[in-house]
Amino acid sequence: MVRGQDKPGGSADASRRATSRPPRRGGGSRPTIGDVAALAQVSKATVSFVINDRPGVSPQARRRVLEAIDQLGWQPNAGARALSTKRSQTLGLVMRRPPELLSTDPFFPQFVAGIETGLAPLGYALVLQVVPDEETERQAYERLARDGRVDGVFLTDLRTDDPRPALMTELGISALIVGPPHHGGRVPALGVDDGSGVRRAVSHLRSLGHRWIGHVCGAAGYVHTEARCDAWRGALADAGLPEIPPVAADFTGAAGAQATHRLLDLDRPPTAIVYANDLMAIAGITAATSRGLRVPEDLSVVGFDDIPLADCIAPPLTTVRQDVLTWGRIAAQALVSLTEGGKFQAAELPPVEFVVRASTAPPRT
Amino acid sequence: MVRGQDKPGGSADASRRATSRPPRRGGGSRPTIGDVAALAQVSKATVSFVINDRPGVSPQARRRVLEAIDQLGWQPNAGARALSTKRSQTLGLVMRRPPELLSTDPFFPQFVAGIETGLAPLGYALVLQVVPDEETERQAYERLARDGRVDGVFLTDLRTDDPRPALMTELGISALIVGPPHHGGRVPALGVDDGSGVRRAVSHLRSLGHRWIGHVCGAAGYVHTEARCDAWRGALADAGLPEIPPVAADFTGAAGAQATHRLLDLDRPPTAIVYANDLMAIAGITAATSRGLRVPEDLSVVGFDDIPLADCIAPPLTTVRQDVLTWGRIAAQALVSLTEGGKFQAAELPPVEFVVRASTAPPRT
DNA sequence: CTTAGATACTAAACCGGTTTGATGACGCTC
DNA sequence: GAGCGTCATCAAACCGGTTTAGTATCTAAG
Repeated sequence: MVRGQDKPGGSADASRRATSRPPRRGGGSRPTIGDVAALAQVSKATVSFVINDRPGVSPQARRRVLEAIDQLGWQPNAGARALSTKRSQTLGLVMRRPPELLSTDPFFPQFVAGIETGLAPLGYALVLQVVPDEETERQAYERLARDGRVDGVFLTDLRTDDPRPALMTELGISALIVGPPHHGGRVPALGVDDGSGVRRAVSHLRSLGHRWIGHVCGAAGYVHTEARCDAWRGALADAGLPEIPPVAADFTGAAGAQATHRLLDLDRPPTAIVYANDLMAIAGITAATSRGLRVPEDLSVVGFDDIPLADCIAPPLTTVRQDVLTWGRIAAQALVSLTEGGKFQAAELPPVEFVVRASTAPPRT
Repeated sequence: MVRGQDKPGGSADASRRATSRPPRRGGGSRPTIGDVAALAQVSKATVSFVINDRPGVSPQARRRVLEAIDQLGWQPNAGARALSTKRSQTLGLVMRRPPELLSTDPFFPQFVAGIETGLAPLGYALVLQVVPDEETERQAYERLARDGRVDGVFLTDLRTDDPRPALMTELGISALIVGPPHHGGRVPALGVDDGSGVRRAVSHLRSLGHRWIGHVCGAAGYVHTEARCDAWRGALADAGLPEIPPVAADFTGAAGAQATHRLLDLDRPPTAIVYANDLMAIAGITAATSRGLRVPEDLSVVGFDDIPLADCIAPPLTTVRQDVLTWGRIAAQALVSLTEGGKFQAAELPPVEFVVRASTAPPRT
């Protein structure tokens, strides 16, 4: 069987490459399934059967094939395989976030790492896009979907009137919402129970004796902000506490400080404030301190996220910790099983953890 | 001239397509180049020529093709194209980082966002892997390279005895080091001048009157830590200042606090400390404050990174800001031009910016 | 001694693009 | 009008896998 590989062509491209062509192995070009088949003295089909664990291969042939694979260091070409199977074994994650806000967010890196730990054992890869605005975002999804680069995508930071769930069903691509479910409801969602973190915070403060608690929530228009605000109202109601209207902020330190001043300027300022993230909480502590208040003696502060810095400041921040890594891992597994035609089963996420440190204390009497 | 396109073979393929031909669109399956060709009444080759801007297509044919593409909403399949061209139009980024450390690092998200802004206009995608240890890391690179998923990779967090540059040349895959160059020198590197940030910090402190300055550097074994420590010594020497041996820490808050105590425990403690990142600097401020020192009156502190929180704490942190976003964008462009056979030209990165806030002041006399 | 059914294996088609060598039409010169 | 170069076009090969339909061999049943 002749296995000559020289392509006939002589274009500019070919000549550029041709310089390193002769050596063949060890050089640039990798072995193909044909090379393995030739070495093992079987057909390409048999090699394919072996690596895909299909029946109908004798033990001897299987052994020869495996030896040949090992000897050549062959690995199937992902693109060729994807072309045949119409499955790219790749998932997509598109983040729409102003780049400067990206680094404030402890969620993103952790979640990506979690996805990876879930994907790697399954042989899947993750392609990532970060886009600045809605228009680019739509294009990114359309491109990923239409050029067949991904089998499914994660949807994060869903907005209340988000067009993406509809777009995904229109493009016929499987998707998984990361966070509270979208009210449309056609796309499955996987998120921790936002309520429980808020409830834990409220009950902690209430048990310390607080009765008048403020809330700085996240940017309006996001599903998770709405969900958490609702949870907040519910928790207050359940605890029989009066409600101070939550102040919206956009997750940045500056906004957190401003919101804090707004709350402390009230005729009757709260004795404790719960923030939608740690960054705003820390900015809030600084803001309160600058007004001559002491934390936690004059004002108790609760954050959300448990960023590494929460433990490094004075006072150390009482906060709500989510196991984002596990969340990402489970989300990855869920989306894979979704794209592989399996059903989506709502897996159990680890519950949030309430970390009590020194930024909360009983209110002054 | 006959323009009928039916291929001669009455194969299963032709008949399968024939059945679903009339409605065709709307179902799950996307249009192919063949559909476009049929609709435009040209051959697949002509369509290919049109979308790749190759000469030899009449204006009429080009117009018909473009109309057909538009009408079908066709987009070339990335995998098929990659198979033919042997170029996946995809780059890889592997981060080896304990997941819990990932979220402390402002570099990662910003850099990824920067890469994206550079890659998107070129039609490239980014596949990401986060791995926990060295063994997994090697496997990740080998897999990416051998299954042809990526055309090139970024190497970050290079260690002094890092095996990756050698591995990359062995695998024959283009790579770009992000950060100071590796001493081996075969793989191109792109990084900001670490020295200049350190020098700016030293000269700022010196002009305030400090003469006895400590340094908390990053984890040992990393090329960028070494580079920065060298720069540190050089800057002190240039300024004619005596050197306190730098204390190594691992970029976490706990390590930063511990290193701070070590420096302050010296017989003659420094009047100012420069940290390798903001997280350690902030932990350092807290540590110093807990010892009864006031910042900046008793101790000046300089950070590195300018994380969003640097501005939200008391006192606001004087620090060194790098334009990581632009760095990522330029790195992306450089790696693309590298993989496309072009030369690597060391592009100019934006210089670091020294941000003076309130954590530095003249020393007590 | 057929005949039927497994089993091991392969040639060839196929996935959806790119690239090449060939062909036919056209305009130009001599 | 023969000869020649350009230009637009296309059929077919190719990239590296998967999958199907079919063949050869062997065994067990009728």
